[in-house]
Amino acid sequence: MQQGITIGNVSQASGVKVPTIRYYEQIGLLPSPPRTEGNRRSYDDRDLERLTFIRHSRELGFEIDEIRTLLSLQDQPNVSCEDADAIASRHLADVKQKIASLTALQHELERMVVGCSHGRVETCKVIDILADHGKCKYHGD
Amino acid sequence: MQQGITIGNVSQASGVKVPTIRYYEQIGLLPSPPRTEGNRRSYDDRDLERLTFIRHSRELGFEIDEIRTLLSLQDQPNVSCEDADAIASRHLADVKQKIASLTALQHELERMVVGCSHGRVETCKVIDILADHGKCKYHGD
DNA sequence: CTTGCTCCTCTAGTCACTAGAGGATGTACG
DNA sequence: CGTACATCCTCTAGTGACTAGAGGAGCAAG
Repeated sequence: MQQGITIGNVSQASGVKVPTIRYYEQIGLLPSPPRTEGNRRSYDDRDLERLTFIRHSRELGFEIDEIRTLLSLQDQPNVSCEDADAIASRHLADVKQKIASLTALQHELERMVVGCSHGRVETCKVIDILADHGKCKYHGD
Repeated sequence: MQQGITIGNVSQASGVKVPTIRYYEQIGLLPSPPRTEGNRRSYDDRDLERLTFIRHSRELGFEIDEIRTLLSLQDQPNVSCEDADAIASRHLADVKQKIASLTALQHELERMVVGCSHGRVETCKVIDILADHGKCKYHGD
């Protein structure tokens, strides 16, 4: 159990930027670590794990509040994991929805770029399609 | 060319919320319309078109600044559409990247939810996978 | 001992809105 | 003509998740 890791090192090791770590402390997502004599934050391996967990969750698109729940679950392993499951499932549905939307959007953009006459704006499909929603097949969020 | 449309009606017709329309005016994305005697904003069909263009572009994920460029292009049809093409192409690349990331994420979440033992947190894959980045195949944006 | 890096706190800015207060105006109905 | 009530007005402040910058203190190497 390594102790006394500087914020710079824990940042490097976790992949979370230094100001972001301080921000997480400020909003109570990461506990305030002890300080050295010179008032520097002094982290240990548990903090590093927690930060890695947070970064990974953020990358996967979970919101801070969801991560808060996930972290509190992690802290008490004897509890049912129904909540974690629910959060992940809801998120999965969101992600599927987003993929569907983006795929439609991709086709739309491809249609635009291919349709662009590479000439004057007058005849450019990109502008055209954006101006007239009716010509567009994309209707999701 | 209909004139004297209220903000509420232009909002309904364009699908852009009233406060958002005022916000667009504030940031100079939509020109300030004339006012009635009672100081109400009075829009016309051009404004409605412009708002529809903006909403559609936003739905497709373009940023305000990109829309600004697109709109200024739209205003001068004699200019080459290279810029519009470039914006759309760059955006298309982004979208493809996002789809790839989200698809990886989808698999990851499916793995989580399926792997969830529906029991205690101790043995729950959702928490497990989030805690240990090494077990994860997802490494995108 | 000095150079230069890392760290500290604090405030303010980002993006694209959204919410709410407090007040004026316009319209439909009796 | 009066009165509800919807819609409008301006203005300020809040959101989420950071990011940037000012101004200063501590620390390690040469």
